[in-house]
Amino acid sequence: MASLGRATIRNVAQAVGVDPSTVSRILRNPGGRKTLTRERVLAAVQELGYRPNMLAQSLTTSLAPIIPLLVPDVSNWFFAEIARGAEEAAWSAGYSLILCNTGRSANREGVYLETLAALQVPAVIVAPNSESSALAIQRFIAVMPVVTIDRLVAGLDLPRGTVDNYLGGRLAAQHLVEFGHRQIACIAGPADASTAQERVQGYVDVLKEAGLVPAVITGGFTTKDGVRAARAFLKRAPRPSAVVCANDLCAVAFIHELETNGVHVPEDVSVIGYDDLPLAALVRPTLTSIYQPARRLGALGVELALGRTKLRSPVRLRPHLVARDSTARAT
Amino acid sequence: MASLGRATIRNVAQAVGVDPSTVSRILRNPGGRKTLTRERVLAAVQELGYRPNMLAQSLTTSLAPIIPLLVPDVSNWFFAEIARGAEEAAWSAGYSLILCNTGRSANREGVYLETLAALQVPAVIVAPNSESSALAIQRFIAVMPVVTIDRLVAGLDLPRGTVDNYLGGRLAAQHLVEFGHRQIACIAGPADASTAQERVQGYVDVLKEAGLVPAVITGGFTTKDGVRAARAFLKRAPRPSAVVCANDLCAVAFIHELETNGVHVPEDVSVIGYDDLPLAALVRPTLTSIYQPARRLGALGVELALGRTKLRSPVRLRPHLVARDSTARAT
DNA sequence: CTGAAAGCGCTAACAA
DNA sequence: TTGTTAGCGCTTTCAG
Repeated sequence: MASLGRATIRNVAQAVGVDPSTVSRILRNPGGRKTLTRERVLAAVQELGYRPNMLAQSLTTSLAPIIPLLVPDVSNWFFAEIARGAEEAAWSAGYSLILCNTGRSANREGVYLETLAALQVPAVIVAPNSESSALAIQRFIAVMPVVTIDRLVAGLDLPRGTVDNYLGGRLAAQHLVEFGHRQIACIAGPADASTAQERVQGYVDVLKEAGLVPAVITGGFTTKDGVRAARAFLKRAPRPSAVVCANDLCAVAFIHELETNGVHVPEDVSVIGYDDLPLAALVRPTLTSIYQPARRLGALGVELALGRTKLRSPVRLRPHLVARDSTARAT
Repeated sequence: MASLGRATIRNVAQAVGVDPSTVSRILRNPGGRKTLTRERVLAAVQELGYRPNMLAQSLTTSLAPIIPLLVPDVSNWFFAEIARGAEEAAWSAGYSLILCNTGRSANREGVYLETLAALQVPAVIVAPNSESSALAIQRFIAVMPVVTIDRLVAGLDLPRGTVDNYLGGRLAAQHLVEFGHRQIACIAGPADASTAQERVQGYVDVLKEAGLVPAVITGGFTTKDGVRAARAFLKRAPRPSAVVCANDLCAVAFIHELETNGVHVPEDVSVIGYDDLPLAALVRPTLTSIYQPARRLGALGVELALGRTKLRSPVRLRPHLVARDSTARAT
C-alpha cells in the first residue's frame, strides 16, 4: 500500500512488460529518443513512485554522491560556517554534503569514520578535534581518501587545508604595535589546537621584531577561559595596555570581566579577538577581530576531497583584520 | 595494496579456508564460543582490515543505522543546538546522526529528501524551512517515515515536535505586564514561520487580557530586521516603554539602534528577546529572553523518528523566561 | 557448527 | 533498442 517508495525496478519492468535492464537503461539515459517503451516506462515510474535504491546502485557502481564532513562542534559558528561553505561547494559538484558532529571526542570521530567507510563514501573531510584524532584518522587513510581542514594534525600524510593562523597572530599583534602599544599580552588557546599555537607564535614573533617582550597568559576558547584570563590579567603589574585573545568568545568574556572590575575597553585596555563571529559586531564596544575565511575553508575541503587540488603541503587561506571599537591608539 | 578497506568477506573466507557465510555468522554473533575457526576468522579480519560493506549489508537487511536531520541553517545557533541534542539521542539509540543544511530553500530540501530516501534511511527528521516545504515533504511521507520539528507546516499528517511558542509569547508579555508596563509593543517575525506567528498571538492575548492595546511592528529574525524595527519604533508617539522582539538577534540589533539614538535600555525601554542564545548573556545590557529547549527538541525529533512516541498531535515543549538586565520595572 | 544456494536491487557486458 | 546473464558484498534459509 503506502510503501510506494519500496517499488523496485522489477515492479516497474513487470508493469510495463519489459526487462529490468531496459528500465535501468532508460532511467540512466535521460536524453534518449521518445520511443513507446520509453514513454511507458517513465509513466510506470511515476505511477509506482519508483526511486532507484542508491544502496544497490552504489553496490555496482561503487560510489555514493555523498561527501561527509566531520566537525568538532556545529554549535560553534566557525564550524557551522565551514559547513555551509562545504555544502555549497559539494552541491555545485553534484554531491550532497552530510555533516557529522564529533562532539570533541576522538572516539566518536572514529565511529563516524567507521560508519562512513562502510557507507562507501568517495572521500571524507574532517576538521579534527585535536592531536588525539591522529590515530583514528590514520587508520582510515588506507581505506578511503581523507582530507583534513583547520587544525593540523601531526604525522598525517594527506591533503590539508587550513587558515594561516601564524599570519593571523601576526596581524593581531601588528595592529596593536601600530597603535603604539608597548605592553601587549596574549591569551593563548588550548594546547592541543595547532591553530591556537600558531597564532601565539605569530604574536611572539611580531613582538620580538618590535623589540617588545611577549607575555603569554594561559587561556582557551571558551567564555570561562576569558573570565579566568581576565582575573590573571588584572593581577599583572605593570598592566599591559593591549591584549590579543584566543578567540572572540574568550575576548567578549574577557572584556565583560574587565568592565565589571572598572577597567574600560578600549580606554584602559585594547582588546582584539579572533574569528570575527557575527557577535563581534553586536557587542559593545564592537570587537576588533581577525576574520577567518570559514566558508572558503569549507569549500577548500570539498575540493581537496574531490581530488581537484592535489597539493601535499597544507593549503593556507589568508585571514584578515577587521578593526572595530575595542582597540584604540595607546595614550 | 593500500586498499585494505576493500577487503571483502570472501577474501577473509578464502584466507581462512571457510565459506563466506561462516565468516558472516561469526561476525554477527560476537558472543559465540571460542572455537578454532572463530579465532582464525577474527585474526584474518584484523589482518586484512576487513570492514563489512554497509551498502551490501543494508541491501539484505534493509536498514542503515543512520538517521538524518534536515535543518534550514546550521549557522543559526538554535538549529545547531537542535542538532546536538538529536546527535546525542541518536547516538544512544545506536544510530549515527547526519545533518543536512537545506539553506532555507524548499528545493534543496526536496533533493536531500530524495537522496536520503534512496539511501534507505529508516526515517528522517526535518526542521522545515517554511510553509513552502509542505509539498516537498508531502511527497515523501508515503515513501518513508518523516517527522518534523520546530515549525509546524500545515496540512501534513505526521508526528511533530515543537516548542510551545504561544506560551513563549505569553511569558514574554506577562513579564513586561508584571513589571508594570502599559504600552508594550511586539516586533513580529517572518510571516511564513508558524513559530513567530504563535508568539505574536501569545503576546496579543496577554495584552488583551490585561486590558492593554497590542501594537505589532513588522520585523523578522535578522539583525537588519531589528534595525529597521527600531527606526519604526522610534517614530511612534507615544513611544511604548517595552518591546517583545522576534528573537535575540533582532533584539540585540534593536537595542543597538536605540542606544545609537540616545534611547537607553532598560532605563527608557525594556526589551526582551527570544531563543536565549549564548549571546544574550554576553551583550550589555544582558538580554532578557525566552529560553527554548533546543537540545530536547532535537532529542524529541529522534524519538518521534524512531517511533518511540506515536502521538499524532504535536508534542509541545515548554519554553521559559530568563530574566536579565534588558528589562526593568516601569517607572 | 558449517557449507551450499539463493537472493537483496541494480548495472553492465554480451548477444540478439 | 532490447533481453539474457552475471555479479556487486552480504545475509539467510536449508541441509548436512
